[in-house]
Amino acid sequence: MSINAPRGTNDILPPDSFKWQYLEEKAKEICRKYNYKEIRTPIFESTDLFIRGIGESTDIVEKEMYTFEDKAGRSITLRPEGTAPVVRSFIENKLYGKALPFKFFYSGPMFRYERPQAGRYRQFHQFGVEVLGSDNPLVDVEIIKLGIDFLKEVGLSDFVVEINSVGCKECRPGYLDKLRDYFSSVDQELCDDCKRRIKTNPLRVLDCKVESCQEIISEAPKITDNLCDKCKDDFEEVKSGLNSLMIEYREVPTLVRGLDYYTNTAFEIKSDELGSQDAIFAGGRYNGLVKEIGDRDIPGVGFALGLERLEILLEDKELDIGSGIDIYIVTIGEEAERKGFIYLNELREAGISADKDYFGRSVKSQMKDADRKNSNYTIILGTEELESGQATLRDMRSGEEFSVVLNELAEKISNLFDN
RNA sequence: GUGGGCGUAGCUCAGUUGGCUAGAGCGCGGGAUUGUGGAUCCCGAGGCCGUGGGUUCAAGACCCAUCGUCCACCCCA
Repeated sequence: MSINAPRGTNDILPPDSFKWQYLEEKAKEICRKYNYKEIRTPIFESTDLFIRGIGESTDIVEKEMYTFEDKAGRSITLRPEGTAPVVRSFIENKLYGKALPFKFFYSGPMFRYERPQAGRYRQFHQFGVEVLGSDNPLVDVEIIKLGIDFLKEVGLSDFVVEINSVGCKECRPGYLDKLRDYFSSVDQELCDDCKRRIKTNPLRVLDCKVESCQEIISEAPKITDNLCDKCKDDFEEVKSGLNSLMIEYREVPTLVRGLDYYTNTAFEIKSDELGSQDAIFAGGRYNGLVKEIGDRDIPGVGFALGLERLEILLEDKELDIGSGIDIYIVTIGEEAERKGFIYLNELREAGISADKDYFGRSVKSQMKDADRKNSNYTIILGTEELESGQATLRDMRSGEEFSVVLNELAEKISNLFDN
């Protein structure tokens, strides 16, 4: 039996790898415009970082982490998300001493031990941004806009923006009590999962998908009616900021976040073409996290975008990814192959992407190969060409042919692509 | 962790109530055109029918297990 890639992991092969490069380049380009700088943190971290940062009772920590002991007996975890490591790095490198806010972006693999499903993998890739050091609601708006710009840049337009506020340390506990009281008074009518959630995480009841729960949920107290003055003002400012940038959004009072550290703004950008995992990117404010991991009260906000999910949405769209080559050298006979190999090298040194056959195939097959490799031009080298020093260059799109002097080949091809 | 669908050629899939040397299309290699891709035609290569066990005179098909995959739940990007 041969060995397969572990469950829930994927090889990214050509031509898909070109798509990935394209997406990563576009993300970097947008971040440069917004003045967000790249941060690269380790793929694995101390397990404690995630327990403290994400929350002990969350599903991620309870059952989804790839955790193991290293040879010295330390508990290590493959990062399941990007925010906690960025915050750890921010504190460890004492970046709070520099000019704030710090604006980061990252892109890389994350790991969660879950059953694979549409748009969900055990190793998956996120592009994310984090802003540390400002609690200005306009920053919330800025990152939402950054994410939307990215989606539009890569050709997506079919998505909706949903926002909510989940309050802060001051106003959320009171709201949770209200919510718990309300659900407890009607718990007979709720599904079994929701009965359990009343105790573990009453906010979660709000986005239960069971139909019989919907009516009860619609009558539940709304967080937005129970925010403290500061949170209320901030939420209003987020909305007016979105309006000022002409970003359409929907207020969704039942939108909550699974991770403990979120405060205030929560948002999700969804597509209805993704099946059950419909969020392309999601995030929010986490004003309590830095204090949780370090000891300083520094506000933060960020989002994470699932690159595999974006990939799914872009599957049918034609992207300008250009995986072809400039020229393919067809050779006939051993002497021509040796010479062709040298010309090939010259072309490459001149910055031209070029290739040839390495199977000694027939001319017809080599032409076919050039076609498959999506070559713009082919040139044929046989004994005649070597003797005369001239060969025929064929434009594979138009079928047009013209004669070139072999010694001027690289120069000639360069000129063709300058036009 | 729970539930359901599916595993046959590189890919997409046929294969009847169990019964001949397991098929097609696409792709791949060669040729028709002794040196020109895409169209057409001809020829060819390529299969432990996911794996292990069981039922049977006989299993690609039926049963059990297992692995993988897809989808859904939980939860999440």
